[in-house]
Amino acid sequence: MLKSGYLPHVKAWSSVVSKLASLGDDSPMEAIKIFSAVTKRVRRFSDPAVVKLSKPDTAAYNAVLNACANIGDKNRFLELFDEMNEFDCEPDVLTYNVMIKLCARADRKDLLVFVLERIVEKGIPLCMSTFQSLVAAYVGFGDLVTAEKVVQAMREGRRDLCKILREANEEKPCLSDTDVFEKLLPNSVSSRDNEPLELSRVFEPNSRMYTTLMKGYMNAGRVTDMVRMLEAMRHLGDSESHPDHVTYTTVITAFVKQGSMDRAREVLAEMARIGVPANRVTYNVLIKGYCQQLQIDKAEELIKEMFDTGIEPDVVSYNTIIDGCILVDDSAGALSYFNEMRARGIAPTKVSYTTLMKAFASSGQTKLANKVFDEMLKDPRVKVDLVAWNMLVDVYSKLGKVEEAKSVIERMKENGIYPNVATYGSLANGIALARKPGEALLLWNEIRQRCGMGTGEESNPSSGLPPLEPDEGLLDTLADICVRAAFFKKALEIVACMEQHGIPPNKTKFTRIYVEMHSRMFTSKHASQARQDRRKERKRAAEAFKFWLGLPNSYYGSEWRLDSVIDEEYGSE
DNA sequence: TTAGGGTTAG
Repeated sequence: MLKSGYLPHVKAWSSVVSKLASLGDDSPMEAIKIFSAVTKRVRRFSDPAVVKLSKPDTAAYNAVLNACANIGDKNRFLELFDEMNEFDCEPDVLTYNVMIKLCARADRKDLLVFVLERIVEKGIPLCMSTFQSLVAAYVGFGDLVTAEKVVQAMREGRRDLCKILREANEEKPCLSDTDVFEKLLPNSVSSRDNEPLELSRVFEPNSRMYTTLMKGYMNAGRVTDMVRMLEAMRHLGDSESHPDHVTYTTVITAFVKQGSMDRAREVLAEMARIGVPANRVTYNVLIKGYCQQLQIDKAEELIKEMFDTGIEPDVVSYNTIIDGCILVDDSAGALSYFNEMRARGIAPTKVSYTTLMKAFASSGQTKLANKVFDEMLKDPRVKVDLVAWNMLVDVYSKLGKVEEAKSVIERMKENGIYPNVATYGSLANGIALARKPGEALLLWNEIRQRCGMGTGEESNPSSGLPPLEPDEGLLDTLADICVRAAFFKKALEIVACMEQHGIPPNKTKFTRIYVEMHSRMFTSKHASQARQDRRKERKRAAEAFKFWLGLPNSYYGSEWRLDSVIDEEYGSE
């Protein structure tokens, strides 16, 4: 990659790092790798002139720290943050802005104020982005009250924002010695009894910040507050705070989410009237809205309107309308938009391929779906990801083709991609459809191990698969299959797993299945002794399951506890 | 180089 005796200028390589930092997939990981590779080379370099031009600067560190924040890797963040000294890089305000994002990703709302205080304490000049980052973080936490407090304080020109934010922390923050944040924000918590620092200067909120707050209202379903805010912004004195195309697009998004397409269109008209032009994103939001309403003709009209207005539809516009065609069972339409897109020279993304696969999956055309998948594999611009593999699993599962689905899962594992809860969910549905309860047992064994259940150990090193957080759909499907097949021992394991993960099992449904299918089980008096013995264990499991359901059972009135029987019956496996 | 808006997943 890099010739020996040569090192790229820091501006050159750090711009690559910064681009990769915020792209999707594993690109932040790539960014970190490139950063580490270059700094490693710089350390080995002797020519001071070259080193001076190539060594990382604060901007380069900010780029790689941003990558760490984006993937929530706080340990790596700390490591790189500490390393800044080595190259005489001082953290600047952007470094701390990225740290705000790290706190947000690491679910440490309590520490946001200390990042702000650290900036003030170190005498680093604040910038608007710090406040923008803070408001975005509080909005991300769903804490609109605090987000509003920040904006309000800024409007009032207050300098005691740190005090306000400290008071907004419901609980006392705590940092242990082992916490990386204790090292990133030294003495922050111990000094919290001191007077909070005052800001050196104040900033006015701008439309960007108001729009962030609006997004919070949207996420909370508070559309009325959004409209009120839009109205207020229009009447604000400074032009910096007036609603812009992003503000309007956010309002349109909220209406679209509500299904209020008429109101969304009114906003579009309003934008034209006041001379804030809609852009491609605005149109894409509206197209999505019509597709959700199954009004594909309206969505198509908007595509035409885009061309007329000189806004070329992009890959997102096409992906959206392709998905819309699927919603109305028009896989031919989906394909023709896919082809039109390519004819216009717009490169399909993995979303395009995956969506097209979905079209063929929903029309039962496995061969075509497979062909699309192969094309995606061949396309060098696209990296096949977990979602794409899951779609292929789903293609077969939807038709109950369990063997094929399983072999896709094997292939994905060979390609280094681990099945997730969606993969297993598809397969479980396929198993249910194919009525192959034996397969459900095999699947449950794999899932159980990844949930840290069964063996009593936290994880199992033998499978080599990472831990899995199961969800309701998956476990319910598996439990359903097991109850129908009278695999009560396994059914009890699964419902125990559900309870362990805070998922309430649907007892009513399982009771109904039990009563309809198995209430007459074990009632035959004519079986041989040998056969009755063989049944004994299954019968015990059935009794335990009935006990769990609350149906009359042989344990009633005894000192029996569910846990102890599960241990007794299944603990020794 | 951070921070506002859109698309894919059982």
